[in-house]
Amino acid sequence: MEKVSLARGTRDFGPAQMAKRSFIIDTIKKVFQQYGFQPLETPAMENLSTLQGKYGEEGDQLLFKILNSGDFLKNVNKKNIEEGNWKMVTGDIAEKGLRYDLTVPFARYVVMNRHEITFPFKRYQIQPVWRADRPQKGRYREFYQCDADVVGTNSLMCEAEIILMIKDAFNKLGILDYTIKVNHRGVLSGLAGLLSAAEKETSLFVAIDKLDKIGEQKVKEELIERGFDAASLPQLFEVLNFTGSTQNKINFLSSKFSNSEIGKKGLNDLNEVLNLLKNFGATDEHVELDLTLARGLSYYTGCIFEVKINRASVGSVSGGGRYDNLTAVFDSKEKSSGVGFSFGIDRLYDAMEELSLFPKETISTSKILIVHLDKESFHYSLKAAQTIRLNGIACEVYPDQTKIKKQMEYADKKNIPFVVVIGSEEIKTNLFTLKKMETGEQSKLTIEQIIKSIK
RNA sequence: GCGGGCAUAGCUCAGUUGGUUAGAGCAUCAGAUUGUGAUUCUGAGGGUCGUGGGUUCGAGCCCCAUUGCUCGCCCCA
Repeated sequence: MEKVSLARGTRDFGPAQMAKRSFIIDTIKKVFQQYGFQPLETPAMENLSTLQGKYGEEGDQLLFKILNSGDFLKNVNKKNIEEGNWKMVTGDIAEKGLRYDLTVPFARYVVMNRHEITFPFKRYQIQPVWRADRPQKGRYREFYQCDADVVGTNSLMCEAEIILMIKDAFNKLGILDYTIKVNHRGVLSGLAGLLSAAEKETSLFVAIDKLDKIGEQKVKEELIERGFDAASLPQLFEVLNFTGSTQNKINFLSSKFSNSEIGKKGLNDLNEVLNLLKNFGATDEHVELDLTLARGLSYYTGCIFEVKINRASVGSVSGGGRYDNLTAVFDSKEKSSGVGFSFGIDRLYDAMEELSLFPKETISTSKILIVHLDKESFHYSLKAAQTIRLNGIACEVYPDQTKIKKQMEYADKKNIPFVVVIGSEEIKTNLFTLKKMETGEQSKLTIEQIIKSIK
């Protein structure tokens, strides 16, 4: 036999896994629809020009590129090949790539269809994305994202609704122990202001993001290494180490940000989101202001979200935020504000599996298998099957004429709960043997009675 | 891009300082049971020990290389 295998970082989803994945996807989809989001699908592949330059240099490296069809060498600059300048060659031999996330294709769609779209536009999108990353635990090269975004409004109600949708979805999925971490780009800038490090914001954010992972001492070392003034660090950590409720944190920060307009704006936004949450009749349970939350794509300009399932080892299962100028990368005149977030369902799956949160009855099979004993009863069983199906009960007939044992085994392995036995005796009397597989009990019933008892 | 670990039956894994014919459990198939699954009993099939080289009288085991998988780092869902 030829050795067959999967491409690295990809997975098959068998029936048992699909049942669980569908449970997650259907649940999330229902929540999105409940809040007025409409579905969108975009192609798996986009022009490379659409994708490149949107995710930073690192992101460009992680793009899967699609080799041009036909003679892909005809446009290659030979000098680039001779000099081993592979990055330049890439552009000559590939003009398409697999999508890296769902947000950029969405922005492309909005720009292309702005005249048809009714704003504010709320769309959800559940599709696979691809990254040429090195796979490891909870990290795949092909994985699904479930995005919901609103474009064309600055209302902070959207931020509040994102929190509500996360709560709704997790509640329905049975995930109870989780934390929705929120932060604000303005607050981060305010922090940078404390260090007078406005021009080194990014390296500050990257460093403090690691705080819970590598600890205060290591972060300090990294900051000093990156050229921050050691004398100003105590001020920063006084703020980062402040503990208290989200409201307390906001109040404390206000006193620190008296000189930072952008910092104050961030705090006001967060305050407003919390207020709106109250107006929705919801609490800020599970919501936590995390000043070290800084990761994610650099295009966020307002609130930032990230969701962690506590006691699960998969990292964040959802993330998002507001971006003021996403569509501007495709058209500088187009500056619609957008806000959105995404569930990583592969990680949700892993976390739910780890915590045994899947309901037992997620696998769907036929309710009835019709077992037949000879040619005549096989033919008879086809009509019976249709009658049962037309009454809304999933039913199948074993396709081959074979030993009853074999047919029963099939029902057992497929977890089909009922078996109907049809033989010459049954056809004569019009009473069929209904066997409940779980208990093994049997009774003789008409087809109508069988339908009634199972429905 | 950098570092660690692993690779033996379809799956999960044993395999003694290197020593005859490489094992177990599960799964598969057949029979016990020709109108009854899961449970029980009996039997059978299934292996180029990832690949290539080296050391040795002798390699699943030691050495080198290579490929694949896996776990971390960077980054990310």
